Amino acid sequence: MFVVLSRSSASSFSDDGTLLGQESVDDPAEFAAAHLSARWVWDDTRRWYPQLLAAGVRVERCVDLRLSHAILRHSALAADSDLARASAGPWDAAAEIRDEPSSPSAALFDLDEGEPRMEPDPVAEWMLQREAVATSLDPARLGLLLAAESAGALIAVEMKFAGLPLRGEVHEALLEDLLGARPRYGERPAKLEALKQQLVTALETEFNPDSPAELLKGLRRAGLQVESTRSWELKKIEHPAIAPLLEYKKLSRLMTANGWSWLETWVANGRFRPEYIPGGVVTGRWAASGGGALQLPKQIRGAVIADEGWKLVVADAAQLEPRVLAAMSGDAAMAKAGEGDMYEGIVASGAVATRAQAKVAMLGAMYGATTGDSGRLVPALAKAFPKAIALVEQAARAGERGEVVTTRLGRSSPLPGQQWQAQSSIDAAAESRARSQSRSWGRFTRNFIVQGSAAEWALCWMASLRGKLWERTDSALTTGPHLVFFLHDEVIVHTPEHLAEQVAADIREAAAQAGRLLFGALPVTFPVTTAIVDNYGQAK
DNA sequence: TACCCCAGCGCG
DNA sequence: AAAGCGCGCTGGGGTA
Repeated sequence: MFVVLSRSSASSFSDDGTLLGQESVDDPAEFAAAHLSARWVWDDTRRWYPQLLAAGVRVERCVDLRLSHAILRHSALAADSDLARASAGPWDAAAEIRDEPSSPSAALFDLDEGEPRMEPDPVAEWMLQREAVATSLDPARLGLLLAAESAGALIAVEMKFAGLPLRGEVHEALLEDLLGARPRYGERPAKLEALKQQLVTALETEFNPDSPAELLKGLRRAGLQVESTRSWELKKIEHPAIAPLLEYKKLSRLMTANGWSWLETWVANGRFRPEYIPGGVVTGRWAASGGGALQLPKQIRGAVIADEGWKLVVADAAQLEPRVLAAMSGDAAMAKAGEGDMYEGIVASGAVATRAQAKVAMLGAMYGATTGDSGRLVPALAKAFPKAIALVEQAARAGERGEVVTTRLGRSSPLPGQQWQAQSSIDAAAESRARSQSRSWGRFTRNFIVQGSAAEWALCWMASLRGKLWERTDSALTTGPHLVFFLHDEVIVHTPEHLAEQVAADIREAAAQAGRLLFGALPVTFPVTTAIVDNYGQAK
């Protein structure tokens, strides 16, 4: 049974979409607790689920209309649906509505004030979405994508609710060890100050190393030919100032991004609770906001520590994107290379000589490298794995022509922006600019199909895992094993110690299931490394 | 003061 | 054995 929740009422529908009844709802959590087996349909999981979790109510499945709408609006598989052909309305992002000032529905909303004047109708929207999926070119794939996306929305709220266990005193000890004692406001900790003095001495000129402009001038005054102050450029230079400078940059970065003020701002009561944003990236990857959750540096992962009597199960999908490419393209040779470590398999195929070469060559193929070692190795890869490389090449050419490309389950790329549109001018500089922009968009679409399909695999992996963990928990979310972190191809489960081995098995089994969901019986494997540890720093 | 952009770097 | 893809965040430095 589906239950569509709106502002103050709930409408029940049978699985085939027949209206069963409607009733008013005063307390959503209480109502949800009385209908635990329902599949919830709501405008936005972030709006409803936090209060349910706070009241101790977990939801097994939902339809997130906002996220589903965003996918269906752009999917090439549903391009002929009423939903896709309608002008922008309340279910579209505000920016899209602004782009169409003539749209009649836009007039209903006072965009500058933020809140819509009229509540969008979730029942009508849900019906439109069901119709769009049913009449699409591939209802099974698109349906799976929407289910996975919605499961992701539940997981994102649950992860924020549970929080990532992080011990503040351990984090502070790590900082003190690397930087020195916490400085007063506006001052540098001892180790940073000492490095700065070394720099000033070596370059024989006083400057503020935190200012890229001043640093550049300082380096040039000392006679160093540099175009920027990027670390990778500095590494090529031999000069006594370079080593302390690189060290300074590394430590300075740690302090500003994940130092004492980060700890105070984002960690409370032993938990780091960032906001996860499913579908926040065009490709379908998650984004996050608040504390840079998806950039947690390796330096401080040792402060992510399981509770007493609990363990962290850290799992990583090995070479996920190349494997997804092999499966999408049906490249049997590449699938075979992935039977074990995929990069070793590529070496064994004879395409390249070393594992390191295999890795940069694969990255180059998926990102569109044209120069350097990476670019030079791609042709060898194309010879060994013609179907896989042809797929990304096709995606690149389509993007260069301004066309849309689509992931395995049906998420389509946006159209290139206005700056991309072919310029009317015939002067050579404009021609060259247009060509460069079209190539750039081609690199984006090339990567889109791989990164986006890998994101779909990861969503299916997590959704499947969530179901397995659910079965191991008899009551509240955080009394049993639960997801606490997700990083594109990596998850962390916080679990009571006695269940850790079983959780690791769940994770591996969920990975196999995700592969079958996306690619059926194809002989492409998705191995996952699992580590049962006390702290995140011990993994890998 | 409030904002915006850039350079740079963390993660995958 | 890269400088090709996707993000978020910070401090510096500029403008209004």
